[in-house]
Amino acid sequence: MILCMDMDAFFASVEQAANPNLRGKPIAVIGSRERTVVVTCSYEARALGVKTGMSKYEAMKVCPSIVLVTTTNRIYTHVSTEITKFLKTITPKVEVYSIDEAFLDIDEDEHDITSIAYMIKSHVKSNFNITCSIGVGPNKLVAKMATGVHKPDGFYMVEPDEAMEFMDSFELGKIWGIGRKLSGKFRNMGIFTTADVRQLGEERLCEMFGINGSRIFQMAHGLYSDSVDQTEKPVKSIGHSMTMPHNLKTREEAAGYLLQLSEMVSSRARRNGYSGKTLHVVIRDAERQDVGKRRTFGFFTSATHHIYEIAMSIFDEIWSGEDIRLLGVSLGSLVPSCVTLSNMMDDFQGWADVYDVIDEINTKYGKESVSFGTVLQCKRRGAKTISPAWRPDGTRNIKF
DNA sequence: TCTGGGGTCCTAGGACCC
DNA sequence: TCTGGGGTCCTAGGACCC
Repeated sequence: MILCMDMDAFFASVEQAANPNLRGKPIAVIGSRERTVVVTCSYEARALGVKTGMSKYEAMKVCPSIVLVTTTNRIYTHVSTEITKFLKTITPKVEVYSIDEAFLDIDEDEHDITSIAYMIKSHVKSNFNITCSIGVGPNKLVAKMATGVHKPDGFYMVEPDEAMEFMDSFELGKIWGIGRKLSGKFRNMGIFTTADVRQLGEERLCEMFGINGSRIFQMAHGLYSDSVDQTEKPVKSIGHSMTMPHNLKTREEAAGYLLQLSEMVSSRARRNGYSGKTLHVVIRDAERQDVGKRRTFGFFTSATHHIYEIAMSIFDEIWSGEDIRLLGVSLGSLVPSCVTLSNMMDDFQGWADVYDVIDEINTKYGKESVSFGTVLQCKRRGAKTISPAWRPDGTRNIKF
């Protein structure tokens, strides 16, 4: 059987555990920038209409008593890693799915799964003073759906022969893997539940959704073939993006932010020992339309000035002159690199040493202790408000 | 001054090669 | 007087997740 553990309102609960003044109150955890959204909110806030994804202002409007708290990633990461460590003492078959979710493959011949679930819940509660919900089922899909049934602080188990009927109890859009677009398509066809999906038949589903059709057909029977994957998968890309406090109008402003983003991306790559060969730049305009372009170059790098130069050249190709709401830079086609800049094409071959020293200073004295003048001179407060790390740990391998 | 940020995976078409 | 077939790599964009 598969056990899925999902922390309840994780970031908000951690904040409330750390600060007694926040307990029992409607709180929302938000980013530190001006244009930010609710990342998570306490159950008290949910009861008053606050939802994940709302803008800060919307949250204040629906709930004037809301207490806004900015993210403190280090504590979330710490709690998450400690919980993961504990789960691995139960079985090595643990898949860390996100910072606040994990799957465990439990052999029922050896363990009573219900007592394991309650043991996990009580460990989390007594060590961190937060709650989690646990779902159990014959596969990851059913276990995952079961976690939500009695949230928060819930437990729910689905026996294999109940799995199909259990799936029928959800709106399609609530099912893991069926998002807004897919459920919208189904709705337009008058299909609302997995029972309707089964009626439609596999052939028809495949005509509509290709290979995805078979998957959905399986899911509608409560079946799911992906097993718990405990391997640490290599990272595929490292990226950062930033919604600007005010829309940008000039190339010079954009250049400053692109340098900052390039530095964030490349220093993170260096810190984790990766170099990349493709760069993706995204521009979001005032109407929230995205334009992006990637480029593959003939060498691997994690040098800030390379990333920046390529980012600028891509930017110049795609920027139409519209106001800029967001800029993003992402490095892909990563390979592990011990010798960071081995393939550099500069005249000056000493850059590797320069970045080593910069990274060392910034590790010792804090991010952006040493940076480019362009980044530091602008009063757009660089490092302190750098993006909250959504997945700082686990299979994603990236450490903050 | 509504609507963040970090990812993965998939598809479809074009270029290029043998 | 006709333009196959298999493969890889690259790119843009979309869907989905937490």
